[in-house]
Amino acid sequence: MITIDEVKKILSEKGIKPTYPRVRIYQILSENEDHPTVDNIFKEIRKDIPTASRTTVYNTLAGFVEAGIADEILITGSEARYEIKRKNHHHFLCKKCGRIFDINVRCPLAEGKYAKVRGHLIQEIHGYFKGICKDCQKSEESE
Amino acid sequence: MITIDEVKKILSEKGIKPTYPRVRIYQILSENEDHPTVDNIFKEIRKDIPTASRTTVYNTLAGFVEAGIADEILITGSEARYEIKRKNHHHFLCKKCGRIFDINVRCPLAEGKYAKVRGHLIQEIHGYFKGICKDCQKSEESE
DNA sequence: GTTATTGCAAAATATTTGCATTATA
DNA sequence: TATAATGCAAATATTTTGCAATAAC
Repeated sequence: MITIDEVKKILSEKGIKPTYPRVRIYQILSENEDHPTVDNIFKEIRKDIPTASRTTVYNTLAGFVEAGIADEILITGSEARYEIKRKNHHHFLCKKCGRIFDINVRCPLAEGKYAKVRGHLIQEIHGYFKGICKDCQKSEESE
Repeated sequence: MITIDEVKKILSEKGIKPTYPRVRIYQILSENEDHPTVDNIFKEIRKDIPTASRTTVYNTLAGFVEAGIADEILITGSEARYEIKRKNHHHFLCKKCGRIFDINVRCPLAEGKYAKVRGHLIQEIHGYFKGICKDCQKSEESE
């Protein structure tokens, strides 16, 4: 796990005061490859900080996104998911199990090769797939 | 505007009973290039059918998406937007004015060239950009 | 000690659901 | 007339907001 001091350094460099809840939320995001929801993070942080509130999770994540430390993933239409910012990848949502996988796809959209399109200034690029994941295909065979 | 009879034919072919609210919602989607929200559609249909309900708009749109007639666009994180299904394009959301533009981008993601990635079966492909649109860049210059 | 952050409760927003009414074939 | 669609109200889920209590430097 990334140490508290390492996280404090990262947050400070981005102008975010490294309070304990913020450090823990950063660690939780780092540990989880599964793009946790606010509720996932809230339940996890409650184990360490029993008084922590959803408001703090929302505030902290908004700050991380604002500072370019994290990305918000909007795929399901219901709840947002979060990840530590990472370039050159897309996401895959399994319609059956609901898991989200990172996908490294070699395409100009993923690689951020656009500065402007039709005069519009591009600041963010997002791509995602929906379908049935490898595991769920296997379990479908035996149904 | 696309005629009622033309819409009735399209809906019937997809196994959707062409009631008047459904036909009107299809027409509204066809007329609007601006990816209307449920509320946009609701307010528009109320002009013709003063008793129409949001529930019917939600039900109808879900049916259209299910039947492959329409696509749901999840970009803003707040409300879903809808459009008549159309291939090979992405979307651009202006962070300033909130408008969504269609973008024809030549990239494998837009062209649906993936059947499987890393064993995951791809059924839907979505891509979008966020930034400042052409018009809002102009107005920023004069601020 | 001052300022920013946190946590709680309440509010706001979008969407879904149950069920009675109505329209459709 | 039988069946499916509609419309209303209430419920649910997610996120936001106001403000008092708390923690950080």
